[in-house]
Amino acid sequence: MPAGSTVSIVRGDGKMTKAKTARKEMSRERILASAGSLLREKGISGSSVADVMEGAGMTVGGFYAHFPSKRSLVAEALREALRKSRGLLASSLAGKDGAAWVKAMAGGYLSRSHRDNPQSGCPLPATLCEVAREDAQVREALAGEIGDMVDEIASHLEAAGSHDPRSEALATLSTMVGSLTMARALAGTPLSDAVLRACRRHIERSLPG
Amino acid sequence: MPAGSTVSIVRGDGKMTKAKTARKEMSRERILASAGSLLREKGISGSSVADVMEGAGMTVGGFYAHFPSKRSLVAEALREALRKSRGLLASSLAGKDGAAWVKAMAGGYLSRSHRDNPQSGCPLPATLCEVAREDAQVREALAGEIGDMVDEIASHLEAAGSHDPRSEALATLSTMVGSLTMARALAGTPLSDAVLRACRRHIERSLPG
DNA sequence: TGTACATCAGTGAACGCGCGTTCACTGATGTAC
DNA sequence: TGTACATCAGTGAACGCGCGTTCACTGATGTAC
Repeated sequence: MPAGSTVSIVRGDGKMTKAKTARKEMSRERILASAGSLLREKGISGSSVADVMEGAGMTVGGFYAHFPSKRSLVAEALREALRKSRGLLASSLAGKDGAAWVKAMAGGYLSRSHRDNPQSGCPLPATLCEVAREDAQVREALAGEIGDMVDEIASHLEAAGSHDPRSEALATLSTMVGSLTMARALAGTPLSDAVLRACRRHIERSLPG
Repeated sequence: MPAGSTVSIVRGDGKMTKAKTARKEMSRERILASAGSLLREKGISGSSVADVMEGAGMTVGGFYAHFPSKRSLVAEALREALRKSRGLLASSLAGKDGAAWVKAMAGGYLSRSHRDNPQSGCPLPATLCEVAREDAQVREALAGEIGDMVDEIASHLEAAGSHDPRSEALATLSTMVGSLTMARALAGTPLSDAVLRACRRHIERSLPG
């Protein structure tokens, strides 16, 4: 093909240089991080696109250069938040295994500091009941991550000697999510601490042996 | 007290006749019932005052003759919905006691039909994560009702021989609420049925004896 | 019993506001030659 | 190397819309006499 014009046409399709791409990618990451915090703190309907962008140090208009809609941001931000929060969990439990791993995990998850700092914790308690009413894009993003989380808990329950590790992992996750959600809704009343303590104890007692 | 004048003065303060009061009270009940269904189906932010009023067969403007704000409607509707849903539960479990009561309750709560019909079920899974961000009026309305629910479960766990009935009651409720919330968020995936089944089993296994 | 008047639950249009999204524009960063 | 031009991430104002709330009004239901 002939040189000059063709090259510029091809570039007109390929578009950006590496440097520009990298800078845009960084903005995208800042938007996702801002959305991750805001979603965990205020939920889906409580997090406006304008607030997310402000949290990322930008203004509203720029948003649609990165995401086609709020919906798709929510799907991606939740997926990333879940993945990162699972990574944090894993590193804080490094060295532990089996029953000790499960016990330490429940202890961290069902703690006052997790209850009182939703913006940096697990995204499930803050968003799950809204997710039930979202479309497939958002729901599927969560389903995959939840599956992975269940697998991880199940592997440790199996190491601990559970007869039905996958089923018990689902119950453990349900108990933790339900407990933290209730503890937050009841914050300020004596029941809030009580529900955290009760579920910590319950999970420990349910461990094999 | 003297008849005529005094009565009318008293009435001028009391304002309405019994018939009018009764009719207004019926409208109020219809608004509360409509709000109860809508809140359980679409959550707090998903339920507009106009939709609630339409569900009650009226138009928006009339709302403020019954409630000073959406907030106070939400508080009262949630309280009533919780009370009624607990009443329904009690009547469906009539005759049962102790472990059988708990087992039957978990079976009904963690059923597909409860998952698929939020509008007539327990208000907690649909609203709890939003309630955490509401003001004291709404949160206190729920705290009281949750306390009563825990007491009821605890009394049956005690009859079943539990060593720590109140703590186990809190864990049971957390597990049920968490499970149903997850099952709804995961509706359409195989994990949805799995989480209900897993928690039913878990609660049965956790019963004393 | 009949008539003039009072009450007030409910109507429906309007209010200001924040939302998700669009768009003309800017200016920093790059390419072509 | 220097200059003219192209790209496009990000700006900021505007869009239509639905929200919670207000308000002038209506008409059914009651009371006074």
